[in-house]
Amino acid sequence: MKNLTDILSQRISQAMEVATGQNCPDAMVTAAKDVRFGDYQSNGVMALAKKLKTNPRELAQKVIAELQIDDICEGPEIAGPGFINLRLKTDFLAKVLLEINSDTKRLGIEQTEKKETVVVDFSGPNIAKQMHVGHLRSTIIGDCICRLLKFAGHNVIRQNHIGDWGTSLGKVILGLWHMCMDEKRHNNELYYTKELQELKSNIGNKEKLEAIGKRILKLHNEDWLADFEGEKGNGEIYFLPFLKELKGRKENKLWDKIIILYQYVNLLEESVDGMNLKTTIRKKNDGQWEYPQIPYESLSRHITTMLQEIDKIENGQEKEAWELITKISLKSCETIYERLRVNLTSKDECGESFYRNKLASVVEELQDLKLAVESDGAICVFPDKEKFKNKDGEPLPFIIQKSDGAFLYATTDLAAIKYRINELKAERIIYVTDARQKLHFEMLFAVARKAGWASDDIKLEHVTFGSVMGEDGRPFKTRSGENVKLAELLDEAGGRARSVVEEKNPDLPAEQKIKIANAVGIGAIKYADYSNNRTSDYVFSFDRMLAMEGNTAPYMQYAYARVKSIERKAAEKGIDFKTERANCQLNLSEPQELELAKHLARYSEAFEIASADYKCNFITSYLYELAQKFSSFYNACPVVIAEKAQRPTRLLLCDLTARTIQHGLNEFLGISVIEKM
RNA sequence: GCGCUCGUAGCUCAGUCGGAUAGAGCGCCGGUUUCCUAAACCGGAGGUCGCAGGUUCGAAUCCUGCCGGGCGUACCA
Repeated sequence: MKNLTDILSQRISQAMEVATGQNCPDAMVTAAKDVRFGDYQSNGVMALAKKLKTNPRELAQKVIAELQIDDICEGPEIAGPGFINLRLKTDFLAKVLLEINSDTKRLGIEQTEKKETVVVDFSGPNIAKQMHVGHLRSTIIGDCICRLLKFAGHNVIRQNHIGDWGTSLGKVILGLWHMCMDEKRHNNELYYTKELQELKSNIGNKEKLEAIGKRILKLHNEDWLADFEGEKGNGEIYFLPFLKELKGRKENKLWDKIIILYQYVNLLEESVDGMNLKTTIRKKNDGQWEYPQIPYESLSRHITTMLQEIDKIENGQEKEAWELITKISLKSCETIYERLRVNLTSKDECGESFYRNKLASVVEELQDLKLAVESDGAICVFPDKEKFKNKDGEPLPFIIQKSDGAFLYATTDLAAIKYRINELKAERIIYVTDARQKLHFEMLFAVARKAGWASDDIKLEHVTFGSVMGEDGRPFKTRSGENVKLAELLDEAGGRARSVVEEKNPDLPAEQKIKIANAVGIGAIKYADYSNNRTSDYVFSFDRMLAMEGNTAPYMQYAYARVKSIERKAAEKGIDFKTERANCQLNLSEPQELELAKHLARYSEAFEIASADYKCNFITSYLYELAQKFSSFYNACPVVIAEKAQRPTRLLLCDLTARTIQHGLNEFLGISVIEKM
């Protein structure tokens, strides 16, 4: 069914058309800004009067004269410069509400008329790192967008563009090698953990760092030279067998180690940068092995280069290590997704590595099209020399191949656009990333259009969001300045919610307490994020998001739990509330009943605004107002002990409120409701 | 330098794309419990919408300038 704004718009627009002869003027109907103006207001007459250069109040009179709306509203009123104020008739409202009530699956929300195939690119964690608070917004906002579009009837394809191919992978592979040498040659003494500590505590102390760097390098070179059989550096003795062995180990333990190893390699390379320490690598050139020396700090980058040619047989070590790391890391991401109730699984994963064999041809095609040129040794496209400029006012390049031959995320993103349009048949592609990447996407889209890979009827959208800040107003970090791990954040929210449950409802069984704490804690984090305007930064505060007062998940969940409590009470008293509700002829009389009923009838309006601009906060605002109106109603209108004439109506209002809250939280935001809290 | 973005109550934030007297929550002040979960409800105080111009019946919203914060601006993602 159409929502009330649309129905009213249509009627008024028609009247405007008859009154002026204009073609389909916009009636601009919105919910009234103030209760004194009625329920809905139309602002369209004033805009039309301006266009026709006529008096808006007189025009409003003419429009009203043509307006046939007495089946829906009390006589419309003209106010101010030319507003048309509308007040719903109670019996019409009742009729609408009963229709919504019987529409159990959709609660009055219509399907779209223009169904599209939409690819949504979101989350995109890096394989080498734990998911941290920086991944939160893309992950949950992306999920909400998918849920909204899916419900609207679109064919939604989720794409988790994971970072499984970049320089950080080279670092983790090198880290695993250190772990191998530690276990196989150095009695499992965790030397890298010790070295990491020492490097950390000597940051800035160049002499000390140089000594440590030299010590590590010496050990490193000895280990590397010891690990071959036949061809030098082939890893036959230690590394390859070690990788096979790791596959049988416990994944989460291994993952914890990988985190440390990554930090170790990262800090080590940072520390020895510019110290002129050299290490030997192996490299195949025209079928012949060569053993050049390279700076120690660029060893992981060299491994990354080998990774780019992972399908060559001589890079078997890298391939094994890469597969192992990817598997373990994704497992840890999936655990987070499950906890967050984000619908991302292995079937949605389509990371950088997926495009690895498509990158060279992206560059070649752009060169053939004469769009890509060489500049300072790199292959670049200059999509719009007037629009995109660098610091010196010169044209800004979109670099698709570095001077060392490596491809970049720009290249991968281009390959992904082609794949999504040609193979996935995308008609709309949505990228959910933070606002800092705006320029990148503007250039990306420009290049894709220029190359003719994305025709004008394909929508390319960059959906941005702001940063998560700490209570000090600076980017949200731990006290020591590290990114806050998502897993720890969820743990803490659950823990805090748990202690509230212990305090408020100590007699519940432990299992149920855990369930409640999870729903409340994780719901609170998600809800707090969704309830802010997507594009602005917001301040992360456990105290605020877990508060029962205000626009929070617990407040909403509480309203739901109250309805369920009423139903339990009714059942105790032997009231057959299901039957009573089912046969209900609505009798809306109390102001709180009317307010609640009117708001319930507006669910689809909130949905439409939210999905049109990917504004999750319109869903939360709507739900919050609903819960507020329900709470007022709850306070003023007893249900179980109500008169026979009132009880069915109130039971129905309760039930529809609960179902709407449940639907909004569960279906669109992935937040669970609970029966008791 | 240039580009993007933000500046709304003491604090945290809305504001449906130009509409009526700018809204919530927290905090503050006051009230409500023999009755369905008071983790609640009801009422009150509190704003020159960064500043200055402009566009028009009408501006927090659009335009211009200025002030202040954030981000981006060639081989990271």
